[in-house]
Amino acid sequence: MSNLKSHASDAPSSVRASSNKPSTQKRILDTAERLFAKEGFEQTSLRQITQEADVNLASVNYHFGSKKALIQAVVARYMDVFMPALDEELRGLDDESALTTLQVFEAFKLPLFSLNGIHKRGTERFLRLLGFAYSETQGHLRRYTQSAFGNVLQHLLALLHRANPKLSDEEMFWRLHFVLGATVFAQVSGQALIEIARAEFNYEVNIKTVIEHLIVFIAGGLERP
Amino acid sequence: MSNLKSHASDAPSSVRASSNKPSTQKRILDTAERLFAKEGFEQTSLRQITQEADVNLASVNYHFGSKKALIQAVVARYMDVFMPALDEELRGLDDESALTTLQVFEAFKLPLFSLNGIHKRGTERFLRLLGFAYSETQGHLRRYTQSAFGNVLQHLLALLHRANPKLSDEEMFWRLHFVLGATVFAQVSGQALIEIARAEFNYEVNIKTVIEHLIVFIAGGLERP
DNA sequence: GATTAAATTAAACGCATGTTTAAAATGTGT
DNA sequence: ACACATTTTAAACATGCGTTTAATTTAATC
Repeated sequence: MSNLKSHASDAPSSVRASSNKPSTQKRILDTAERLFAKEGFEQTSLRQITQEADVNLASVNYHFGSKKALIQAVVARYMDVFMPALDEELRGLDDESALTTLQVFEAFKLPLFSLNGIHKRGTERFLRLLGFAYSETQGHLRRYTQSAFGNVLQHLLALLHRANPKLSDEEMFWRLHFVLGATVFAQVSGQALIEIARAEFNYEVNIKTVIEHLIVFIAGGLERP
Repeated sequence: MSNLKSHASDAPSSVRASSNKPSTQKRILDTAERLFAKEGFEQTSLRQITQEADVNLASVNYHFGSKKALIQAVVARYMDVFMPALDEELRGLDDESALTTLQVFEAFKLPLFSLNGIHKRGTERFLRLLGFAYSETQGHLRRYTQSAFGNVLQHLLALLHRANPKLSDEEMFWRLHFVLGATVFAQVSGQALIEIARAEFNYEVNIKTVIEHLIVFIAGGLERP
């Protein structure tokens, strides 16, 4: 599924053979991910990425083709883990006799936390990438998600309808988008919020705490009669 | 409160004397507002604004000093109407004996709709401007709002606490930010959503409908025990 | 070890941005 | 009508961006 320029044979990927230094591709991908999650896609320049990754400016276009393609590659690395995991969790809910909204949203927790396998703070990074993907107008990302994982999202919608049979299609439509808004915003402004919270309430806050609060909130909003 | 360059005497503002054409300042302000609300602050260039306003490129810097100052002037025009109106509505709730969350959020409705006095679609524009102000990193705008209208926002927080005495400070903190997120997102993605909704449900959607749905949703999320 | 393919590099390209400059035009007060 | 302040204008400036080019270095293949 990788969109990388293949250049005939693509044997020596992933890790440089003799050196203990990761390959140029991986260095770009890792640095881009870190900076994208920190500042957003548009705010991060290729010069910034290549400088911090200690690779040549032109290598991004050589290996990925364009900045857009690099963005997609960064996001795809998480999507390819998250979406199948979510899919499995949602399937587990199909047999549930008395399905609740909270159950549906809690099905997100394991897939989200599994992203910490990709990176130490993978959950946080993924959600922030997602946030920027929606708040900046990265139409190509939305289209990619829709076409690659549209079936999973439809499954989600069906389960929410089952948990809230009294809600009209129209109401569900709006509320689901509000849910998305609260989620995205929480992540994009997340770091600032965490710092404020830390100062104000004098206790440690982490991404897990935020997600717990968020799930309760969005379930409450969505279930409102 | 205007940050405009005064240049000694500032007599001939607002409207050009002999011509029936609005002054350069007003033309810039109106066009900038329209484009900012449509595309966001960063996505809108001064060249785009001045071209559509039919004024010279340099006049923005002459009259406003910088793009940042122009952004602030555009937002301030709405804030200066909205915040006092909200303040008054909130004061009206001080004497309420059994205050509910829904009441607090419904206090936003009149101030919001009053913005249609500034422009035909003032409510929509204001909310979208607000959305971009938060989703783009316009730190100076956040600081301006906080310093100019911080007292009103604190009043709001106090009322919400009164309506939800069982909610801890910490929970209120998070939920209020989720509320903000849902609101902002609804507006920034608003036009796209309205069009989707129109196509999907085959009926007319306007900003008022969105706000009605939103208020119910956020009240539900915030009240969740 | 020669030959080919892949990867890296420094430099430039083309374009767009916000801002500044200095001259010209317009308006104002006496 | 003059002198002065204000506004408008066209042009250039400085900077940053993504991308492309062409030469060089490195790696793989026979």
